[in-house]
Amino acid sequence: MKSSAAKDRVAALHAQIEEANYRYHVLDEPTITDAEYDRLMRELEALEAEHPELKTADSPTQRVGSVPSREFAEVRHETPMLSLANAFTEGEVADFARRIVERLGRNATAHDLEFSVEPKFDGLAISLRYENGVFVRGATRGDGERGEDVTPNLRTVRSVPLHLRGKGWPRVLEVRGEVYMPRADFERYNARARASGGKIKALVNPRNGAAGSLRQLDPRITASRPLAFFAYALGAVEGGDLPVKHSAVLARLRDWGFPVSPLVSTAEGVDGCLGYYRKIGRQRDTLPFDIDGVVYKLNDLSLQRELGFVGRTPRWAIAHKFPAQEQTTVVEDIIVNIGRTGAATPAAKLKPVFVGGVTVTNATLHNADQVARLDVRIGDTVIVRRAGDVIPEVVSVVLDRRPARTHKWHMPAKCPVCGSAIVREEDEAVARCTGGLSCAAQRVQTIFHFAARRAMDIDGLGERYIEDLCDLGYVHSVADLYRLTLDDLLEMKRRADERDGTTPETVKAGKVATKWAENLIAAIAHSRQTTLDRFLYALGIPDVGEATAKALARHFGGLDALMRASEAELTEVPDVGPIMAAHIAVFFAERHNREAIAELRAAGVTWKESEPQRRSEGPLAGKTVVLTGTLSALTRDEAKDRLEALGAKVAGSVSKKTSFVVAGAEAGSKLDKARELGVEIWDEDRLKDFLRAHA
DNA sequence: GCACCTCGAGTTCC
DNA sequence: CTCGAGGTGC
Repeated sequence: MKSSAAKDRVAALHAQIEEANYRYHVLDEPTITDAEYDRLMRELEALEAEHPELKTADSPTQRVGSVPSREFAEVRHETPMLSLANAFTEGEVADFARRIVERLGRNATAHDLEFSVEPKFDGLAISLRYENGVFVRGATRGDGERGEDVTPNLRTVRSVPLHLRGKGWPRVLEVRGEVYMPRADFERYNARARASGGKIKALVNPRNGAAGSLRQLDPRITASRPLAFFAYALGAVEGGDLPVKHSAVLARLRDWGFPVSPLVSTAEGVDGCLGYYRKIGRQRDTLPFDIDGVVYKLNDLSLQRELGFVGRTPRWAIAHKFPAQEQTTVVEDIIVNIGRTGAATPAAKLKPVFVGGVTVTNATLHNADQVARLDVRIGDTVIVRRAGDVIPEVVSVVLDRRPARTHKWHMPAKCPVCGSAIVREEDEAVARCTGGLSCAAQRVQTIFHFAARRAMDIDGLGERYIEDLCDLGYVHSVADLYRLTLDDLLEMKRRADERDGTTPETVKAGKVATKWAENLIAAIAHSRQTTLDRFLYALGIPDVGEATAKALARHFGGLDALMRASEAELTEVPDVGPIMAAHIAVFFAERHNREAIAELRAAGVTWKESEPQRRSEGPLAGKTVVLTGTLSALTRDEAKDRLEALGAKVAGSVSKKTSFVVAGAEAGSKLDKARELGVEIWDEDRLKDFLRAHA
């Protein structure tokens, strides 16, 4: 291609690619396909290879891959980058507004001040400098006065514009904002890291991921990290007029091609701010990025100037923080819990710490490998997280704060409950207590499982009572439950209270105890009438959970046929392979299990047996359905039963094999996944219509 | 033999 | 929810 033609084409490609980036990353409305985008990039790269003189620093190809630098140059911020005061309570927000009113002195009140409100992104604050509309330099916040020049790294962030759009930008424009890592991208990155088998290191959390990525000396590494950017403020501005309100400044920034969060808004007075805080707080877990609070800024820029600063914090803005979802605390002990199957699971006993709205004292450590991986030791200071979910986990150890003379934790050789050996099979992650049902912990857990709602559904029989019943010798096996009398329970309760020294010998307490005992006896009696699949699940056969119990019940129709089945016959059941078949056969071959079953039947536990069903039938035969969100007319269990009655298989997670997803209110990640995979989605009305049509 | 999908089991707090 | 492991389809 002739040089002049090439020059035109390169310019056209620059424009096209930047437009595509803007549409995709800023407007979130892609206009061209990924393949087309790649084609444009490749064409540009080819032209630049042919005509090196056309390869400029602001070319989209230069977002990726310049050479590593030795260290970061220091950048002095012309206008310091602010830090915000924090408020943790509504009272502190009210105080903030009151101080503004007092200082402004006029007839303003805390109720009619207008605030620009926005989420507080949990990423890394940076400053971008544009001269004559071209991105020239980007820096980290540093101490607010001086930061580090990370320009090559910031170029790799697709939502950072290399050129400003539109017209009327100042000659010099500094834009402040946050570089962050979207949650989905963080998850995807970590999934890849885990799959790489240690070659790529997993990131601790999106914020560390963003900060670490920007501080890479080699921009090619930064380019491989999925970073994004939101603009939220201005720094130095020369040669240009700007709006008089912060919200209008943000709108202007959007026009110039900067991504501004769609969650930014304005609010009237303290009440408006607090309303915004609560609204964003409700959305927090479902947002595509992490936030740690919201920020209120007085919207009128002239009032901002009038109020000024205390030190480096403005009087006109405050960050209202959510309860932290990550905290540090101290590991006071590492204990081992024994599960129903004997699995020995280490758990960290923590110095109580307030995380994500609750006080956490325990965190599971999953297994010995996990403890070794994290190298958690008693006495360590650790980071504890209660992420979008509920269950606390130890994220990492703060090595700097490890006390002297700690030692590596090891799985104990003996069960802390029964003293039997703890054994870990080769290539298995779990270590198990070998005590079997002679281990009190396993016995309690077995009975607890038997009584569970999804098993025999004995209401009112909690773990605590099972422990007492076992400890005091009233119950040794599940069949013993059916021999309990009202007097047994009352006597047991009295002895347990005596033992604990907590005996409120009042008439009222006696009545409460009687009521509990009567209810429990009734619940046990009620559980005698059950279904075969519940009964099988309740038995706690290794590897047989709800789904497998259902499959077995359907396939064999009756218990005797199942107990007589050979391993080969068991393998014919859908989803049962040789390993599970062996576990099931061994279970039914053991004498104490056969005896327990006989005793249960003798105690009156019954169910309706049915014809063996080798293939499921019905309008939904062969369909796999996933339920998500909250349904209004049905409980999830009811919906599951009804769908299964029509031949569907109700699964727990969405995959491309899913036939359709039923999405109720506040459906979460499963719905997203379904959309991603193009799986059909039903709303509750459609489900209702279908169920009615096939009733 | 591998990749993917399910299922099972254990888990925290109120 | 998360991890590990069994089952199955390619």
